[in-house]
Amino acid sequence: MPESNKRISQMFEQMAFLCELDNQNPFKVRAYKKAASVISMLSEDVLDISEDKLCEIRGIGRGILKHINEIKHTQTFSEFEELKSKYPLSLYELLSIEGLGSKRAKILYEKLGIDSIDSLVKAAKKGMIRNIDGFGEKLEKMIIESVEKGISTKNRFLYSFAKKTANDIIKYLNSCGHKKVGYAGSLRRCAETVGDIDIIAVGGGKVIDDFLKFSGIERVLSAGELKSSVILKNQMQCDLRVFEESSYGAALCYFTGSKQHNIRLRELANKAGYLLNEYGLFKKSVSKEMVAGKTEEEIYKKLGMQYIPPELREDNGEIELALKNAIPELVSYSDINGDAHSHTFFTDGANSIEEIVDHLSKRYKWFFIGDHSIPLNFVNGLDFKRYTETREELLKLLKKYPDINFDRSLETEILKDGSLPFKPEELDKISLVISAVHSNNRMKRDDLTARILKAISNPYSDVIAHLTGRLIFERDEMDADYDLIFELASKNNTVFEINGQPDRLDLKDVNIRKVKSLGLRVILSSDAHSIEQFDNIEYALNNARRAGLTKNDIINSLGWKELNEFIKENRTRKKQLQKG
DNA sequence: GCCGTTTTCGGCCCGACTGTTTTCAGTCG
Repeated sequence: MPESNKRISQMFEQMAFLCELDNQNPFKVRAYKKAASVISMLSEDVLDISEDKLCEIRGIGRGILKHINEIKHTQTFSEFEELKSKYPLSLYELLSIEGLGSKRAKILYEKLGIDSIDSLVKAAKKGMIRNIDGFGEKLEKMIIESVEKGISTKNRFLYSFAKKTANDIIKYLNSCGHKKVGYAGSLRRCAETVGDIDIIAVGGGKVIDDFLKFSGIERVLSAGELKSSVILKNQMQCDLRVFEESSYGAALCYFTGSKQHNIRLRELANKAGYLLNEYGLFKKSVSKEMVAGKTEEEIYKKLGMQYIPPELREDNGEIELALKNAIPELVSYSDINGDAHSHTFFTDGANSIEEIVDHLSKRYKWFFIGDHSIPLNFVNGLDFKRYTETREELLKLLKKYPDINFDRSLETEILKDGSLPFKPEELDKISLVISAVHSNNRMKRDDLTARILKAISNPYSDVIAHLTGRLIFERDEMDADYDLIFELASKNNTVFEINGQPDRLDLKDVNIRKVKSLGLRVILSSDAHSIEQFDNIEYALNNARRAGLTKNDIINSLGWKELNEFIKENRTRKKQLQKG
């Protein structure tokens, strides 16, 4: 995400909070939150988008536009500054504590002058919170505990981690005899990070009873007849809701969200004379007759729209598409004929070429097995000689697998000056060149941009891998001019990778949308460093689906012959482009 | 604040659980 989008999105998020403190119209609060959300989903820098284009974005109107224009010139906007002088912005951090919202934050500020988590904990430890009207001992205790244990409502976890956790819980509930159990929430939408796990189950109170006996629970936040929330030992929050079978689809839909998507659905329901909630779709007439609820499909159908896959439910244009029956057939696992990016024990992988071939031959129609290149000495990167030798070793196995096609790829380091560490005549003999930056990624923006542009122009850069270099929770995207990079990529017909390493997921969804809008194709990669990690391709697929890609947008769907022709043609085209 | 095939004004999604209550506000999703 462009740096300014991140900043402005947060500004509107905080503005929403300050408006809440100031008892302003709740719908104004909602509008600011919506604006924050849409800006965070833009791939282009919001400050570079024309006014006309901005106004076309749902959720941005005259007011927000005015603010953005002001931010352009002054880095902030006057109404924000006015409210900041009225309430300390640091109160915002109190929201990260379970049980504290804007109302209680305001009371704490007005009664005790609390304006930060620090001063909050001090007051709680002195027993000053319990005496305020509406507060009590329990809340006071919870505040101290949350802070000391580092539990935050804003904590997020990698998708892969959340999915494993959810599957453990579902497996446990299944073993208790509850068969209809599934996860919803951002996990089902395949978001790259997940805040908490939402489990939906069919059955009565017995499900809740069994759930509370799950060995992975650290502490119970709430436990009613229909709903329970717990903190797990791995610090994730998990919410369980139980429903009748007839409501399962409505519940799944409701708890899958996103919140913005739900709001739109319920608005549409209202206009059509229905009421939509987690129990079903009901006629608003006196009869309150239920018209859908058992499956999600029937709810979307009754609302006059196409079924929307969970990955697209972000109120990011998918509702308009579904109403026009124009949701594309998203790429699926069965469209993936092969994987091209992995590592063997010749560099930093765990397995031998034979082991990998044995595994992948059962899985795909074709594949490339890769490794790192020089000058990455710390992983024993391959020079041209070792590449050639190991390639020959690999190709010898071809006769053992007559029905499978495979070859050797190389993840080639993009050097500081943007060149690749091999001569053109050597690159010409490398079957698939995957160019990537691994070192010196803190260069000055202009230098880094020039470096990547040069790599893209190289006729032998068949794929650009993990373009932005981000590591979720650890490292932001490298600072480069991505608009410029995508522009040149468009001319070069560049193939970008969607890297499936759980903490990379690079490109991310907004960038993939951008790449698709330019008519470019991508490749999904596991970037596996061991046999187990070939499953990472699922995470790359998630991002592709979230960006609305179809089978034709990925080169993994090509046949072996088509793929190799595509690579060859692309090299030839780029060589001509360079000459011209 | 946003939005519009009933509207440029007057709408704007819905329900469960908790804590501190004695009928409900606040929070959460």
